[in-house]
Amino acid sequence: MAYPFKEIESKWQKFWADNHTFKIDEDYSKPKYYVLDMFPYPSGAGLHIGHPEGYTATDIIARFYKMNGYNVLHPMGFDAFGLPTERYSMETGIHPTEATKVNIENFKRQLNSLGFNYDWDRIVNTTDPEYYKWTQWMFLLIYNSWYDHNLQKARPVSELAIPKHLSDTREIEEYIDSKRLAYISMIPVNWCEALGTVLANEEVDEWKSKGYTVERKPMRQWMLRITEYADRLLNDLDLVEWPQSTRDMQINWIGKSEGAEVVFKSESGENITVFTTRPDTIFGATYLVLAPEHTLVSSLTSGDLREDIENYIKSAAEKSDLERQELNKDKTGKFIGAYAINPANGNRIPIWIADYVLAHYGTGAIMAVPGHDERDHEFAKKYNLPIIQVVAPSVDVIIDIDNEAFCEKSGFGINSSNDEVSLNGLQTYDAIRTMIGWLEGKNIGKGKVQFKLRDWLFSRQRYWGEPIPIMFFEDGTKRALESDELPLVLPPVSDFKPAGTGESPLAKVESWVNFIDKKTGKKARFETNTMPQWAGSCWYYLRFTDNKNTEIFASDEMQKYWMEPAGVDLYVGGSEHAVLHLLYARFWHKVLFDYGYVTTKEPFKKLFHQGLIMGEPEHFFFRNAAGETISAEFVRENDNFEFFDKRNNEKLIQNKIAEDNLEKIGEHFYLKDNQAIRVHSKSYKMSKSRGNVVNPDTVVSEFGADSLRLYEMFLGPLEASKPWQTKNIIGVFNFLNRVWRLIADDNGYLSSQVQKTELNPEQEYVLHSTIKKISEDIPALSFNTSIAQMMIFVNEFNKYDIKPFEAMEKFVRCLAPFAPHISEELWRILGNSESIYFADFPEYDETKASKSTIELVVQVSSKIRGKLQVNVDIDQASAEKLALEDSQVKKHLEGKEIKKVIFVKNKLINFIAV
RNA sequence: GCAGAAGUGGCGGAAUUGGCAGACGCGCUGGACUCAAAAUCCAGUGGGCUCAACACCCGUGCGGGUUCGACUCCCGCCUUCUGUACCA
Repeated sequence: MAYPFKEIESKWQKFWADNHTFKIDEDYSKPKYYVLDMFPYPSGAGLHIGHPEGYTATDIIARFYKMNGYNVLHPMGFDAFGLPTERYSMETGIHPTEATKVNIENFKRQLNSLGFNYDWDRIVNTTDPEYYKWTQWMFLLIYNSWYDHNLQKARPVSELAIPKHLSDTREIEEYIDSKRLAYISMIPVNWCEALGTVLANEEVDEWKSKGYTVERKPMRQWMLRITEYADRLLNDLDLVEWPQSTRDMQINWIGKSEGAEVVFKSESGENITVFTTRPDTIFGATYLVLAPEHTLVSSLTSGDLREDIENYIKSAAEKSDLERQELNKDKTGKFIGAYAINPANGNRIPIWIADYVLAHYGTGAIMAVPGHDERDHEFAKKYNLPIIQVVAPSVDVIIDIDNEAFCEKSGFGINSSNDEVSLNGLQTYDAIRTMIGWLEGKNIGKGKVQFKLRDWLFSRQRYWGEPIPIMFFEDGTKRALESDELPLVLPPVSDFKPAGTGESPLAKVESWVNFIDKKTGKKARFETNTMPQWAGSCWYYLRFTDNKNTEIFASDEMQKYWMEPAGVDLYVGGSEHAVLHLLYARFWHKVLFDYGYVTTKEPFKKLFHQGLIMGEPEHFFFRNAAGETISAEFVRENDNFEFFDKRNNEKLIQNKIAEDNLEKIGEHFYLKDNQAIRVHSKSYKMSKSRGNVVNPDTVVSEFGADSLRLYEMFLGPLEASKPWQTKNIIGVFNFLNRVWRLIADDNGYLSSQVQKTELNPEQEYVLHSTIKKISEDIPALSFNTSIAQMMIFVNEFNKYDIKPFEAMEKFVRCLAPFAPHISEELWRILGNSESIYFADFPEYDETKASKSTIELVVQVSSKIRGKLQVNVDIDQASAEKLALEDSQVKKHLEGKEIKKVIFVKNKLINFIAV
């Protein structure tokens, strides 16, 4: 009979809630540990099986540190603003506030059913006005700041020096606005005329497939000047313990590159500035390319080509960013009928536009050097533009530049000189410096550092987000709300359809949008854009330290206690947030740091990504239309999980088949009854459409929360992605049953076999090595191996009729972080009256955790020929003597001469014999 | 294309300053208990060779290398996963 997990789990969950067991300790003299999960979006679908993976891991960590005397903060909250809820409300008419409330309740119920140690008094909900008051406050802090490049920090705009020549108040305001870290700009967005709304990137394909036209149209947007922090965001990555891959992604995203800006003059006298990382190749620049959106395009375009060029620009605008990338495998472009002068050699070179040149990077214009840039080379070949070689791999090597561009940075300049400067013979690095020097001397260019990172588009044309607390007056001026006017609360509305003008639904709420400003008495209109979902998650980790504070987002005292010395001690969440969330949060944190509101440079010290839990492995075989079975080696899968015959591209029908009917031969599975047919075996991501989603509620009701927790941790390394296999849960479930029977009898009382006796040496070893292993594995997040060790413990002690009380009692404390419910019950059965949550983690004795005798491997010529039971730390001489007495060793040494003896203490002895 | 991670039994996985490959679990096989089944307990379980045991041989994606000794280090490939994609 299985142990009564249902009763046990509900009993203790109620007890913990009633007794506020998980309330945070207010004793701030203790050392602290702050372990944080990425808080969830409370969707209507509820918790999926991936959530408990990271959450269990942090719960184990939190309980373990708590048992080791730390004051632990392990909070939970909800990132509840966002599009899915707004869309749900449009369909159902249920208000987002209401939907969010219901969803959060459901999430809380599910989280509680897994026994996590959250102190719900610490909850954070980004849609709560008491929370977003501070999100707005931080936005205003950013808005009211400028970036001082000398001090390398943000400062209040009130401290900004106004240039003397500005006297008009409007001019001064414009000047200040141009320096603010939050500013308004015209930025292209995905505009759908028919729907009268702006679409999120992920919505574009959905509507396009329904036949709607979506175009890139510049609209008025709020931007945050994150680019000012590019260098700090890059350099401070050295301060954190993050996965290398995540650091690399951020480095890539920031995309620092050094080069030069060079001014080319058009024949009509306009200055065209380009950015290049290879100013040394300027003598090889044979044409210029502007982005279709470049501001000079229309003035440069010659009259007879105007219509043609406008058509090209229009078609480029209709492509989404994604399409532009895909379609541009074959580059397109147009000559605009104008020429520029190459400043290095005076050549007359044509000006083109092409959508492979991006308007938002660099200056939106490039000098094309087809000899030394692959993209320019491809373009030049297609449109028959001249290719000149100006760099050679080395002085005497001749390459075919017409066939392939030479892009290495390790060459030497050739064909690169004019009356004033020569790069010939110079190594690329020196050539770059020489060229920049010449350009700067002539005042037609300068060295320049360029970042890929763009300013953060911070407004959304939606209802369900934080209102941006800015008002506009009829005279064109504007005013930001003061702190005492926050929060600016969302008005209750029932219609979430967009305004049709590209504005958010808020624009239709007349009573909210238009009003008389009390402070100035002027007629005013609120900003109707709201903030993106990222905003609330930029600082929630700070709110957790002091979530009820009404004076400030978090008191200095609490913020310092939990965050110092280097930020959140451990942050666990999916790698899908490796770039955006983590970059945005770091940016906000640095602004707060500049003002002294936080005292650590970085928010998250150690970061860990849990791996994805995939669906059950599936096996398929394939049939074509004629009914023939096709072996998997001839089959190709596309991104939509459709299968085709590689040989003739015929679409195939997939047939699922159970593993019992398969046989593994070599690396692949084949049909048992036809071993010529290989099957396709794979685990897919869990998805509704695939029907392979596992619901945690089902697992909890069938096996209990402790089993689910244990199973997810036992599955494999936390960071690895691994397939879910329901049948394997039985393993950890059996383990918990064995634990139960070890200590409790059928009636739930202490088993008569548990008795207060001395442990024998073997039992001492098992107990202490188990405690040691777990103590070391938990901080390393190696939970699968901890659980394996606990299984060994149970298997060992099952062998004895008498189970020593001391061993049982210590073992239950080891199990407690992993399986808190059963541990709590057993803890009480063992006679304790206080919750195991407050117990100490058991200590181990190093001498008892290692064996007094070990098995020494004996090798002859590196092959194992025997094993010796010897005392630990045996010396070489004794080991040699013992080993040479072994009959197998003797046999293999017969007639041979020992050339050398290799002895590795406590591991092996190896006789090299010839 | 680029970047990062990974590849070990039928399956999930363990073992890394180079030293017993396959811990632990699932599954499978056999046994005990039972009228029987379930549950539980015990034993076995990488492959080959062998009646069997001992012994021996092979074995950590593929091909080389370093070493007394390589899952582990080096060089070159292949495959999978994740991220990213014309950033001049």
